[in-house]
Amino acid sequence: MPTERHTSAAVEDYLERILELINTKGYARVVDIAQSLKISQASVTNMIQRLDTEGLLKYEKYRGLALTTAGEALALNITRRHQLLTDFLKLLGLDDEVIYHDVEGMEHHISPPTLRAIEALTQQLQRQPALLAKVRKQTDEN
Amino acid sequence: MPTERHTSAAVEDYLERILELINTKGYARVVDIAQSLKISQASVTNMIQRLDTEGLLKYEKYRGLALTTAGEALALNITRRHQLLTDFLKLLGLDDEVIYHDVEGMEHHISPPTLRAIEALTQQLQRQPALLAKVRKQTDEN
DNA sequence: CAAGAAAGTTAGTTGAAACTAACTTTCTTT
DNA sequence: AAAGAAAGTTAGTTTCAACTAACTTTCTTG
Repeated sequence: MPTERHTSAAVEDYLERILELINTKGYARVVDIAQSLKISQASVTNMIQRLDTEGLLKYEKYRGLALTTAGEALALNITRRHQLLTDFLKLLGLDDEVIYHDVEGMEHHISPPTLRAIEALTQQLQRQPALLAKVRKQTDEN
Repeated sequence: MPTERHTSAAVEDYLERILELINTKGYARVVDIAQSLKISQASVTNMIQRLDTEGLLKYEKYRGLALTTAGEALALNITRRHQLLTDFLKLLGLDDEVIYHDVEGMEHHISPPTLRAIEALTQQLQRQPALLAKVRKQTDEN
C-alpha cells in the first residue's frame, strides 16, 4: 500500500499555495510562498525541507523546488476541494471576503463523502435559481 | 463595548462539551470533560483554570464549575452552530460518523453570515424532498 | 566584476495545547 | 473513622508551527 499521509492543515496550506504559484508564475520560491501565506521566509524554508523529506516535493537548497507526483496529486485534490467549497458558498450569495476566510478555515476538515455531497448539491442548486433567490433573500433578512 | 473574545477552537470545544454535560448530567466534572474530549484530566484542569480567569466560567478548586453568563451565551452559540451544521449535513444523507467528524472540525471556522446562509438553505431544502433525493442519489453514484 | 541588495538558511525562541508522573484532596466503603 | 479508590492538581515535558536575529548564498547593477 502507498505510504500513509498525515497531512496537517499547515501542510495542506503550503501545498495549495505552492501549486497556485506554479500555475500562475511558473515557479514557487521561498519568498513568494512566504508573502502569499503571510509568514516569514524562515518558516517557509523549514516547512519546505520537511515536505522534501516527506516526499511531497523535491527541493534543492538555494535553487528551487518542484512538486513530486504524490505532492502534485495531493495539491490538486486540495485545490479542487477549495474551489468546490468556494463555488458552493458563492452560490449562496455570500461576500467574497467571507467566503475566502471561511473556506480557508474549513477546507481542511471536509471529508471526501461530504465533499461529494456538496458537489452534488451545488450542481442541483445551479438549476434552481428561484430556490437560490429565496435562500439569499432569507439570509439577508436575518 | 463588551470585552473582546479571541476564542480558539480548543476553547470552543471545551465550552461546547461543558454545556452538553451540564444539560445531560446536570454538572460537568474534570473527569467527565476529560473522558468526553478524550484528553487527560491534567489538560482539562489547566484549561478550566484559564477559562475561569477569562471569565467564561467560575471554578472552585476540587469542587466544581459553572458557566458564567458570558460563558453560557458563548456555549449556546457554539452549540447552535454545531446543531445547524449537523442538520444540514444530515439532510444531504451523510453517515452519522462522517457528519460528526466533519462538523467537529469545521464548526470553528464558520462565520455568522455563512451560518445564516446555511440555515436558510437548510430550511428551503427541507421543502424540496425531490431535489434532496436527487442530491443523495448523485452523491452515492460517485 | 565588485559591492550592495535580495533571497535563503540556520539556530534558537515562543505560545498553544496536549502529555506524563508525582502529589493532594475528596469520596466511598467497611 | 480510617483506608483505599477516585478525582483533581501541579510541575515539567513534548510537539507543531510560527517567530527573530544572524548568517550565507545568489542576483543585480553601476
